[in-house]
Amino acid sequence: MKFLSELVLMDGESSFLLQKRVALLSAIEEVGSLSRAAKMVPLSYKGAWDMIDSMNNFCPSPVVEKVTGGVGGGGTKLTEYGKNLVKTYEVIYKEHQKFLETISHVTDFESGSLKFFRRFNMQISARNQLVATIQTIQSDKVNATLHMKLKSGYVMTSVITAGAVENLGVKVGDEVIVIFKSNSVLLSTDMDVKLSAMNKLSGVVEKIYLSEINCEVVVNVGGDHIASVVTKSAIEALDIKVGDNINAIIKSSDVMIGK
Amino acid sequence: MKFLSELVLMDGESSFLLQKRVALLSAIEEVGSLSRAAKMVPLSYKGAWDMIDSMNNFCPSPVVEKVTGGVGGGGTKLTEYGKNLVKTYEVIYKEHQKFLETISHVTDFESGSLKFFRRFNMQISARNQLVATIQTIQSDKVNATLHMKLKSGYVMTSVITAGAVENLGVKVGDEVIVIFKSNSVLLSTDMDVKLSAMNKLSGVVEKIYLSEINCEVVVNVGGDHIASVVTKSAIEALDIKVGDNINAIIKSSDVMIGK
DNA sequence: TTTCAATATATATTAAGCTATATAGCGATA
DNA sequence: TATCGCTATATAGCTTAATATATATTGAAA
Repeated sequence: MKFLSELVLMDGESSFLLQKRVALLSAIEEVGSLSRAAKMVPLSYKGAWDMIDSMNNFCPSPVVEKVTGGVGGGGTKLTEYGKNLVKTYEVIYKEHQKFLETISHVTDFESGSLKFFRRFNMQISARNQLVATIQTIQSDKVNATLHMKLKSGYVMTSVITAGAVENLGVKVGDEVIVIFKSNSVLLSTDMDVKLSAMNKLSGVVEKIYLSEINCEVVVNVGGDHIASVVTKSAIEALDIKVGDNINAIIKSSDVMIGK
Repeated sequence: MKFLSELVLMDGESSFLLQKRVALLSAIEEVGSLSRAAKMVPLSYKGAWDMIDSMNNFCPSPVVEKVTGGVGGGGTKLTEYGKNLVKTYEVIYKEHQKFLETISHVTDFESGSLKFFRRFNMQISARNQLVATIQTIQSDKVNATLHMKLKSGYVMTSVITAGAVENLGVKVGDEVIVIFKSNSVLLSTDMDVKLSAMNKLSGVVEKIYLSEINCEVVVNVGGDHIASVVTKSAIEALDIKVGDNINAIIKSSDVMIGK
């Protein structure tokens, strides 16, 4: 499992090699031959062959399928597993670069120390975390109002402190995460309800988890899943079931931003 | 700036060397001599000397001060800058390890793909992010109630979904981040106020930022700073000023957890 | 059955980096 | 001024890994 653990662990001394390995896999996918892929990277044929051999041995499934002989002499192509590996590496690599970039931002080169502590890599308990793009930012001295477009097309409004906007360094066009707790999501079957300073998202009830007191309702809003926790009696009063149209309502001051 | 950019960028092929460099610096700090530090790492004297030389040249300030001759033959000790570098490296290294650990959790070894997408390395807009230790977790089917102790000694309560607890994988004793928006913080000068399902934190008004409509009040609660956004009229009604005793009140359902 | 271009495999060469080793220089103290 | 243990510096030798090179093997198709 050496190759995978390297991929996952990126343990420094070998992550450069790892990059070459992924480059080799990509090249194989492109040209369908190990010898030609080795020339592309570039890498000696033996080096490339050894890499592929060790990958095939150490991974739970082979990364390539090799054909020896035949018309054209044979060839090499990636397995499903190998393709997954390349894709996974690319995602991880990108996130890693983001991590390194953040580090370089908080490091003060002149003093050799960190400018401020920063919790990297934090997961938060909020169930609702949707990807959105910032459309407008209006700030006064204390508060700022942001409008963000979800990938479903819905526009959400968030009111956060102006200081938070400055801290995050968000600007129009940025991709951000819209965050809100599931118990700040109200439900309404009145599809024409008019509310001020509220986000109203129309969707379809996808799942209902019942318990004695509270219930969790998952609403599908244009592909995004929004979780709402309401009391059981509220569910009974609304008389909703899976498949019903429903509005998810979130106060804009309950909406946070992640970047 | 090669050494620092390596420290910050951890660009794979050289991060192993980097680790040796930091180990060398630590050893110098400990023993006060380059030759003995080299033996500790272990490293050849010339190798160690070259490292230190290149670091001194590439960094904005020298990392060590060397004394040649004298009783005991001289010695080498870290500069302030060098000490900062070691400390910074340790923080970054730890965060990096956490990052890698997270990656290994979301990577499926069997299929070579990611189990699910995960936003690493996210900053969130909430102003109040306090370090705390989990004391108790009570779960029912939908909701979970968590008690967490701040470093000031105050215990805070959070109600989040049981699913969130499971997702985060938090357990009693874990260090977590308590997160809440500044506009879910209410203020009260009645120090004896009794409230159910509420967090009440007694502190001292540290700063007041005024604007036409809203105000931001920073309350010092046993060393932690809690930001509250309230309306200007509320401030006037409370008649508070810097130095006054005050209660910060946060509904437990407004409190989120980060890990 | 020959051909072809690839895979499969071994060996020699080269390059780089580190180690080992040796020696000169230094300067406060006794 | 002799001593001591460290820094400063150079060079030869070793280790490792990759490259270059050569050659055998494979099997479908002409």
